[in-house]
Amino acid sequence: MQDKYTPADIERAAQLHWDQTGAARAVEDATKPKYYCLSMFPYPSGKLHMGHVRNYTIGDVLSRFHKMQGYNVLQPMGWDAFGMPAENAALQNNVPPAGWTYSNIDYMRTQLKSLGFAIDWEREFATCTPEYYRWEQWLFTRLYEKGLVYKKLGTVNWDPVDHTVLANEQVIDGRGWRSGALIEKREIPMYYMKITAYAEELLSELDNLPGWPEQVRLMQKNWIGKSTGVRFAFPLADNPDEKLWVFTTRADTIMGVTFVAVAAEHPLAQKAAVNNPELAKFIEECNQGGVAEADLATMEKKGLPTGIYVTHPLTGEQVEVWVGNYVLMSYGDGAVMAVPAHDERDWDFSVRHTLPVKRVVASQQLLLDWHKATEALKAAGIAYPDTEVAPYSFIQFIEQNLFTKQLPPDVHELVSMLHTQLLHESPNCDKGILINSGKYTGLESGAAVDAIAADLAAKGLGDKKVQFRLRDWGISRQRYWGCPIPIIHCKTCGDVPVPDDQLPVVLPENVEITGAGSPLARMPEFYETTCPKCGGHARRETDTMDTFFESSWYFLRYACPDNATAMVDERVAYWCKGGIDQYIGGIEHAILHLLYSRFFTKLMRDVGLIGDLGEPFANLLTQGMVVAPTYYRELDGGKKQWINPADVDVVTDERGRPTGATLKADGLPVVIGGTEKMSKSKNNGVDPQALIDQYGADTARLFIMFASPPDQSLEWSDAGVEGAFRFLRRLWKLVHDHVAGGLVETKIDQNSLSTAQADLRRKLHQTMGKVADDYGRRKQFNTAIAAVMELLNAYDKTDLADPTGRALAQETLESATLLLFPIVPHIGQALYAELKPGADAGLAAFPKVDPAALKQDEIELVVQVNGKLRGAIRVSTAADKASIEAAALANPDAQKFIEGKPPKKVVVVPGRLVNIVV
RNA sequence: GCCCCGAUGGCGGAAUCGGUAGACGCAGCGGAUUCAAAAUCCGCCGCCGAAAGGUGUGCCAGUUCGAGUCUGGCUCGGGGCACCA
Repeated sequence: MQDKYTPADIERAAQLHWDQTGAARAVEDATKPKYYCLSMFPYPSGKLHMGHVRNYTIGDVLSRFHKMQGYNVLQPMGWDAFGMPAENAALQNNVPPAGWTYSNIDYMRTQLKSLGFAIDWEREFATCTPEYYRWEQWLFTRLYEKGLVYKKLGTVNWDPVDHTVLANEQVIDGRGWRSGALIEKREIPMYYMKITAYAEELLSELDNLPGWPEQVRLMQKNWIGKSTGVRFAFPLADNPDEKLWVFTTRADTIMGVTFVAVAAEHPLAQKAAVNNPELAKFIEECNQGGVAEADLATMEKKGLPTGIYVTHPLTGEQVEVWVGNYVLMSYGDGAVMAVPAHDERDWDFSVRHTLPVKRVVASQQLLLDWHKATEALKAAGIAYPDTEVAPYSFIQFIEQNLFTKQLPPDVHELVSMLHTQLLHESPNCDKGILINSGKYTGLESGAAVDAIAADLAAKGLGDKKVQFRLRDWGISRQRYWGCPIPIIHCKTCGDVPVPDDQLPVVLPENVEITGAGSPLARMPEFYETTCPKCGGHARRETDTMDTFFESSWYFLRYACPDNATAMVDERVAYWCKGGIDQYIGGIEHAILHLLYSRFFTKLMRDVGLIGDLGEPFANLLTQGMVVAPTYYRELDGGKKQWINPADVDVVTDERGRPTGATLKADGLPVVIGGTEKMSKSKNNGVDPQALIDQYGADTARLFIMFASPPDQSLEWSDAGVEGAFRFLRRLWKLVHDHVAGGLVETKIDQNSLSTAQADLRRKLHQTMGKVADDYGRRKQFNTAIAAVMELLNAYDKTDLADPTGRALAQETLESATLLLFPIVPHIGQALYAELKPGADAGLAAFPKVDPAALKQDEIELVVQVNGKLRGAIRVSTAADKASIEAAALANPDAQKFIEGKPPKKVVVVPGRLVNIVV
């Protein structure tokens, strides 16, 4: 055995061995339990980034561990190959998206292979090939015929200078990223998937996903947003036959409505604008800027009155209709009732525009304060408006009239209390007892909703309704590098789906990208066609599909990537029954991708393509981001020049605290910025390739798994990488030194071990149990690695020179090698073959705990006095509670703090501690 | 703005079911080895304190014999918000 650890040679040899033996090939085998381990497939952006390495290492560790546990493991890989970056690259470098994508795939495949992942490469595919996307075109036509795909108008970001539709991320501060032009909202016809038809199932099935993180289920639940409320109408004042519909979850506050707000796109707003230039201008202003909800919601809340009045359906009062930029046309009816007293947003709006406020819910505290203050005012003979229970105007009355007067101190105090409480409840968004509400006064919110809904229903002006926040999924994209939508537009027959025998609609690959609209719309050879129905002249749809379409079913296709005659086949039932056993990917996909994939699985079930597999992903692990420190220099004009961490030296004080940083090139200081997600814009990315080249794949894998638990963000550290490499070198040396002394059998007689050796063997078997639990149940790898490090520290300190000791050394090193094998398979493969000549670690079973090794006669218990650690006692594992208490009370360290006082209580936590309360 | 998550030494993190806070690693400091350096090995290492001891898990309250862990209220940081993937 060579004495030096040489990762390059070892890794090459191990990878060759796995290739030649087909170690990662997955073959259906009904006699074994299957384990389908899937990592989110990458977008082929050029080269792997650290997030990929992290994601795929987690997947590989779980795959290899489960293989050692006897599962039939499938770990596939492919390419999410359609998307915008290919078009951007085409614009920048004048290369066609297809060629750019395919060469990226080739390079990234090489990188993945160099990391030693046990991937079944025979199942690889890229979604941009007709062999893949033909099936989603085919599915699209099926869904179209079933009415699950339909066409309607949708709003997009329109760049009036580049004459193109922009993605949300291409709109920066309301302007186009390339042209700088003010973006406009534009309505265009688009195809939609009827995901709302599955809202109820998508919601209820979340309860059947115990293998998902609670936070992801919660996010999806909130996204679907089921709410029960009341949908009701305000008849127009001058034309009661015309009605303005709104939805509210707080029908109990309906008596507090003081105005109604509609979206700028609402027909009523449009109508009012005809003779109102100011309003027309405002609506036009609302039409500017992007469509992203985050931007709309953070905009300054603005509004204008329309001059149109509607009739309150219960009070008959006239309330004015306003146009508000915060009302979204895409939610519900594009109109909301406004109750400033009980809604934060309406409150802000009413304060800004001095609109009336009517309080209809009050807390017990407010009612009490109101009562006391008004009684006191009455007793003092001070006049106050005889309004019903503390409306908003009372705040102003207090501030303008009472606080300017000299009130008797006791009255002043009560009025101040009321004033404070009134401010506190402006607005009051809690439910409570109704006031000021006519016949509903005195009802509790829940009962009030029932009564109000019943009254509205009796008038034919509304009723209870279940509403979802979830909207149908618009899938049309006015882009080139995507899957063509298989529809033919015929003047006589309308929209006709492309018949099966004409599929796939192949995306032409030799195109010129100009950045102004889709090139497909400029290619008659693509769009000119004949109608499949009437044979007449027709035009092919030139929009492509949202790239979420590809990623919504790829996990099923891995089961049968070679099937040229069907989308999926019976092999899906083998690999995906009960769901994919483990899915791993970034938390940023918690909502959209995962929701669409769940939706697709149900769609494909209902189209009869797959049986009822249940939810597609039984267990989900959402990994955190990879972050790194940022450094910059301020340039003239305040712009920041970001400097890569690799080019910076950090200066520390004598305790290792950073005091500053300098640029390697010139030795002059740079500013230390925050720790942020690795990105091009902050120039803080670390190329994994450099790491692999310098230290090898195992070091990269080990560092990434050791640095933090998988679901937390991972901070990059060059020094930490050194540490990981040192550990592998040390492991190599430990095995080398042992092997140099000759190999021995691992058969061990527990009784012939010295105390220290028995301690080591107990630790060894405890570690086996812990590591298996960490890999299998906890999916926390940093602690598994730490446990093996601890084991090897103990190994180093134990005298193992005698024959029994040599056998224990053999057992410890063999086990440690296998425990680490899922994380560092190359060195594991090499070391195991040295320890057991001819053995293949890749085929070995995971080490099994020997219960005899775990036995212990005595344990240490901590002694606390009043909850503070004061001492420790050693007791027999068989000791009863009374004798433990006695031993603790007799402990001299504890007695010092008991100071002879009688113990009030003694708490014994078995196996842990004794707490004496005095 | 809305939904979700997080915060523990100089740093990454550990403490799995409310029971010894800081495992493991990094950085730092001291020493051995070396002509010297690298590598390696040994020791120290939350803060205050000479020690005894006190104090300490973002902040403020609370529950408990006992809180990093549970409850309420904040602060700061991050993810998502439907055309980035």
